Amino acid sequence: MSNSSAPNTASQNGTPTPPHHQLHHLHHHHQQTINSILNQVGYSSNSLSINTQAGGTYAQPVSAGVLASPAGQNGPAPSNPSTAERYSSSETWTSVVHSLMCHLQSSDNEQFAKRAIESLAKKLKDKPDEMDALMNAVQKKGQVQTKCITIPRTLDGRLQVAGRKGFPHVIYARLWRWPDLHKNELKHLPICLYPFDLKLDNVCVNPYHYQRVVSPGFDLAGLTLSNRSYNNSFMSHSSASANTSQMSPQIDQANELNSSIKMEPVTTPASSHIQANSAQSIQNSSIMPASHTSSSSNACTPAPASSGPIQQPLGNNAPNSQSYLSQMSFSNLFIPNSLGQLPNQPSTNTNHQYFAPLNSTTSNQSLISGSNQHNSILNSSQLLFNSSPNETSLGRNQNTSELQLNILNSGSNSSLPSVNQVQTPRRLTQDWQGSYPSPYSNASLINSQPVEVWLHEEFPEIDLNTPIPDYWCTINYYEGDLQIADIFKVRSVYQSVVIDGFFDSSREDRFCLGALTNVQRTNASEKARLHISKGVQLENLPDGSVYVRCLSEYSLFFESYYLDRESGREPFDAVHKIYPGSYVKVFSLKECLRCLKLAASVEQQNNQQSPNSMLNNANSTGINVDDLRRLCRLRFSFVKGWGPDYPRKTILETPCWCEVQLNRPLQFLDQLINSLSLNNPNSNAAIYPD
Amino acid sequence: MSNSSAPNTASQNGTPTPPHHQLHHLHHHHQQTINSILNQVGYSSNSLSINTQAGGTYAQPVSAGVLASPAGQNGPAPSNPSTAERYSSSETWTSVVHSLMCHLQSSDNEQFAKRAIESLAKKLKDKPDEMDALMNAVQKKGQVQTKCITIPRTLDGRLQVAGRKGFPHVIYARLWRWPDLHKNELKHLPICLYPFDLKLDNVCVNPYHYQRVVSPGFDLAGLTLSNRSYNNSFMSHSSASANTSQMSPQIDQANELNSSIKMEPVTTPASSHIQANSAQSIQNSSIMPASHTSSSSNACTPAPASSGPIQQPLGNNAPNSQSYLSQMSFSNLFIPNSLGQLPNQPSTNTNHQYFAPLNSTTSNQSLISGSNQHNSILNSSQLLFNSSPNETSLGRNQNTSELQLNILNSGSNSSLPSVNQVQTPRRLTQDWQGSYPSPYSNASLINSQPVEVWLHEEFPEIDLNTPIPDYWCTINYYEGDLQIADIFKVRSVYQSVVIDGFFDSSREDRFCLGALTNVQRTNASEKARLHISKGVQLENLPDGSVYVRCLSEYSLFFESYYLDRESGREPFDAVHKIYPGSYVKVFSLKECLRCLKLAASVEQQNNQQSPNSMLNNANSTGINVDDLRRLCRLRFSFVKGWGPDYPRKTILETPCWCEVQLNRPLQFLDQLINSLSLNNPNSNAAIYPD
DNA sequence: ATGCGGGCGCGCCCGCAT
DNA sequence: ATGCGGGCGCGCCCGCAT
Ligand SMILES: [Zn+2]
Ligand SMILES: [Zn+2]
Repeated sequence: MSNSSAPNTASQNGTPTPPHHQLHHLHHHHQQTINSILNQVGYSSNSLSINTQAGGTYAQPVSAGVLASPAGQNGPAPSNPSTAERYSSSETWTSVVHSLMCHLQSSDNEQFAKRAIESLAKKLKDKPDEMDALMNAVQKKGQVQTKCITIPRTLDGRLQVAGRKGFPHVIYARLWRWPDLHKNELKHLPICLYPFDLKLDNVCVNPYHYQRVVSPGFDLAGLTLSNRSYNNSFMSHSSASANTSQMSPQIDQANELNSSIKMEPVTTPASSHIQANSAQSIQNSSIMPASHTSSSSNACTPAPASSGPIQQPLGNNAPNSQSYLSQMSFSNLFIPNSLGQLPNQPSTNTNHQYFAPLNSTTSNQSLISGSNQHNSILNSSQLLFNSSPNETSLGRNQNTSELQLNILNSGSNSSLPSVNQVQTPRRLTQDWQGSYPSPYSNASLINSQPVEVWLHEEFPEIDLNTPIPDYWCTINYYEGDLQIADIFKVRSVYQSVVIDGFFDSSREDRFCLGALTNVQRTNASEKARLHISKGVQLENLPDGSVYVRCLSEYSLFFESYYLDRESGREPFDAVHKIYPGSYVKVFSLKECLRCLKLAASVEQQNNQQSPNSMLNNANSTGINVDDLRRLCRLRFSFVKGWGPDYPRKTILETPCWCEVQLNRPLQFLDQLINSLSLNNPNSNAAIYPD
Repeated sequence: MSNSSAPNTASQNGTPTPPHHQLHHLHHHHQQTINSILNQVGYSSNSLSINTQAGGTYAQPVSAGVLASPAGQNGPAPSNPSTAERYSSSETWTSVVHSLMCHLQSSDNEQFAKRAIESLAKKLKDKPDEMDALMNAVQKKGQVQTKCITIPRTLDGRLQVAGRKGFPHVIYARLWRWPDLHKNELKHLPICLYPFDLKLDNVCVNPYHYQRVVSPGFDLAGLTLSNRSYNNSFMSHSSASANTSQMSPQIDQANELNSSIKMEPVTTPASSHIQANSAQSIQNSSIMPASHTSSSSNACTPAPASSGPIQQPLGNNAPNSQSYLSQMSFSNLFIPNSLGQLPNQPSTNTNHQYFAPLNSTTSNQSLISGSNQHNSILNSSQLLFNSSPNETSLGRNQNTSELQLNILNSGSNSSLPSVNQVQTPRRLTQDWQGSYPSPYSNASLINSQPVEVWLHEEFPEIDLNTPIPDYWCTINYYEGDLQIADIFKVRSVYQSVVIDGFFDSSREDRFCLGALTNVQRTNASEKARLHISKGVQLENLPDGSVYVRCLSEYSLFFESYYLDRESGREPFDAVHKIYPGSYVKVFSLKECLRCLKLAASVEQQNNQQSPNSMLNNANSTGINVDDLRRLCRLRFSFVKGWGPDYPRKTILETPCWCEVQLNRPLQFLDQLINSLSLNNPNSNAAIYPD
């Protein structure tokens, strides 16, 4: 093997390439093919980050230096022939293949992956610009826009690699983005000039020119409904046999490069091997619009306690960082303009009611406390409140939430209506079809810091030693206003949970509603439940965000504060219709924590300023907490919508729906309130009787 | 399997098709493919002999009725839809495939064969004339001339069947003619318009448009010289591993249809499944020229003792049946015109000499006697005589044989010079290149009867219970006039023997001359021996005929009475040059026996008519027998020729040559002479002293 | 009808031997 | 150089499901 002794001349900018992690599997049996390819290709490029270390499992090389350093900024080290120009063309080509191998999202089927990459690299050998684009797209995980990477289209569109056939864009998207991708889950983005579906002579296989949508009929759990179209030989065996884990993205840990499956959902924040310092560099680089950096524009961002480039004086940013939460949670507690800087806030206090249909115990000492959270979660799940929409007022100014607040939309997805367009007439139901946020939105970069980093920096009051809750969420199922069955808790070891209409009660990561009985079940519920089918998948990402995948053939209707904000809607103003196959982020832990923290600080400030405020003389304890809890939950209805656009005006009228309590933000809320209570003994006793 | 219940509607002429022999292996796993093909093809033909009985090992259906009956002569049976027209096209196509399967020469690799046949049949489905030709060629084993059967040529000429590649004409010739055929052993015949070697757009795959020549470098014994080009995956395993037997044709026995390997050399007489009665039919059919039936034209055919259609009064046929032998063997014993009817017989008694260079013991009690033949063969092999050519006379009238006789050539191959052309000037050396007799000559039909049949009918004096000799031949090797080493005997279990220039002394079916030493070896012998190389193969067919295959890169020079007669030459007049790769029949047991018998009968007649004839007062006993023995032997020289066209005038001057005694005719000669001796005690005592 | 998965051969390509 | 054997992908084709 001639390349096993090749020097480690990977990174062109002189940054030494760290050695690979331990080599696992040696693949010799296709060496002849590779050598023969070496004799054929003549590709060369000087703008690629390559790694010539051959053989073994393709561990992910640290590419931070590449990301941080603009191309050509640093010359090659004089004594080390590290530039691509110095390679013979075959060596360059081999290095390209190896580098592309290093970014595989699954360690399964490496031989197939290698063949696929070799096939592609061979086709691109005379198109160095597209080879550059491929290297850039793969190495930077789509964080920079790249041009189309095209190969000739075959007559039936299928590419054959290692004896197996598949659509080329799907094959390569599997390699570098979604190992569990299925055949009909890709939709091309507008920037793509040669999308597969257009059936042009050339097909773009740039994985970042496609977005993932879940095809209808996909049996996520792989249990009850098998569909032959998903017995896909391209998927690795472990992926195909472990659907539960395969759908769960997992951030690569630098020390766990060889762990079983590394996946990346479409909107997963950049994984940790993009180091914190490189993320800092990204913030200052030209490819990052300054308005999208976390330091400048995130909603609910008070002055962070920690210093650093993202730190910003509260005073200077007060108008823009005016917290949604600060207006919302306490609008019924504080007098208007209590914060003074709220611009043009309509003080439309609508009638509202709190709803606790079930054994409505009022408070708990602790919402979440270590591993003893079971009861507190159980109890907190019953501390429900619901906005009662005015069923006769359908206009945009007659929103049904009790909270009429302005929204800071500087952090909203720019492709979505901003607060400046709030006057534009629109349907009250917000549609979500496809995958959001788009990989080309900058949302994926905002949270590019590891969760520990921003948690520590932004929320120093959170004890990082606090264990993650044993259960990351708690699910209640309702038909109308009636809770059906007990709550369903999902352990944190399960990164996703499926709620569907089937009958399997044996799994802890699957809540099958089909088996639940209700002697009072209405015909509407009966009918709607038939359409739950594959239901919904909720993914709990390591950064605390939650993604929803609609697996049913019918849409889901969501209540989500995060989506409200993302779509420029006022809090709890909109009903979010998530179409079949769509994959949508519905919760952001960071955003939630910011709001919680801001609300707490505002309350604390108010308490200090006016001890006789409503917080103290409120006739009900825990109400404020319930408001905050609302930020920590998700609600969704299967099949049937509600709100102004539908006959049903509240989710309580829908035939089958769920409420999902998210325990991680509740844990933080617990800590936060406890800290507040300690600081404000006046209210502490009332809220949390000892 | 839909066709397993299809009616047995094979033979179109109404002759009921006998049931297949026991079914061995059922092949279900490609039924889908077949069915799908059935949906595609639309071939139909009304001139094919087909058999719809499907499944199982493809036993050979009896096709006598087809052969005997001209197409269209008999209408279809009214109640039985037996004509091809009545088949649906797919049924017809399936039947064609099945029929072609029934003529496979090897039971190995039936799955491959089926795929190959299906591939071919598919390509011919729109060319019914070529499909007819294929069916005719295969069913009649090339005994009728057929047109080219073409398929499109691929770019590199190779056809792929069942994942394996090969030249198409080789593939199909293997199926139906030579299972052991190698890649470069085929030469096309002049009648072929699309031979493979011409690289036309279409390639003829008619197996009978090619003749087999042995490629140089072929290691027949598969022992000392391995050549990678013969690790041919197309060859069946048993064929590839048993070269000794693979080169040996074997006539199918009606009761042994499923015996291991059934092969057919290019000139093997039709096998026994063409039954005797069908052979009778053939004699009367239009496709059989009457002049070639055994009853009318065979040389050395006296009035057979048995009655039947081939029986013919001796008197009527005397001029034509005038035996070569009768003129030859006894020309020096009897006075000319002793038989009276010899027309225009030149009584040119040339000077002749008997040559017995080695321990020339004169006579034996028995030439061959059961299993105690060893000594008799040994002794008989030393009863050599040789014609001493007049070394100064080279003209055609100055032939070197002591026997100047006319030849009855009515049985000669019509494509060869007949006795009527004997006046035409010609070289004395007769060239043989390719395979003879040609499959298109009618020679192969002459001996279409099983050996037992014609032996019993023509030679009732032969005790059929006499065991076949343990050794079918005995080989002496000479350099010049010097015998080298002991005789080499070949057991009858070996159907062929190779005589080559190598050094393997471990085998009983391989006579390696390279290891033999001769202290008096001449330079000429030294040089010539270097060119023996792969030497010669002698095949002993079940009908007693002997074929020669020149494996050396240099020609062989043969003395063969059979070839003399076949080429229209006078007995022992010609030297037959057999070129490298050629495959030539050099001995016919039936012809030999006829001559022997005629000579004996003539002698017996002479003895009765003139007891004082030369037979009795001959000064040498056993000479007559040696003359007869000459008919039972072969002589050939490696590399160097002799005769008028060469410096060496007799084979005794050639540097390395062999004499092969054929024990089966010698056995008959023994019986014959014994019977003569019993009938003629006058001569008996003299020839065979008790 | 249409799509999908898959079987398989020819074309292309490669390594090897000579 | 040339031939040979063989690997493998696209085109073709097929069965099956819907
Ligand atoms: Zn593109
Ligand atoms: Zn031909």
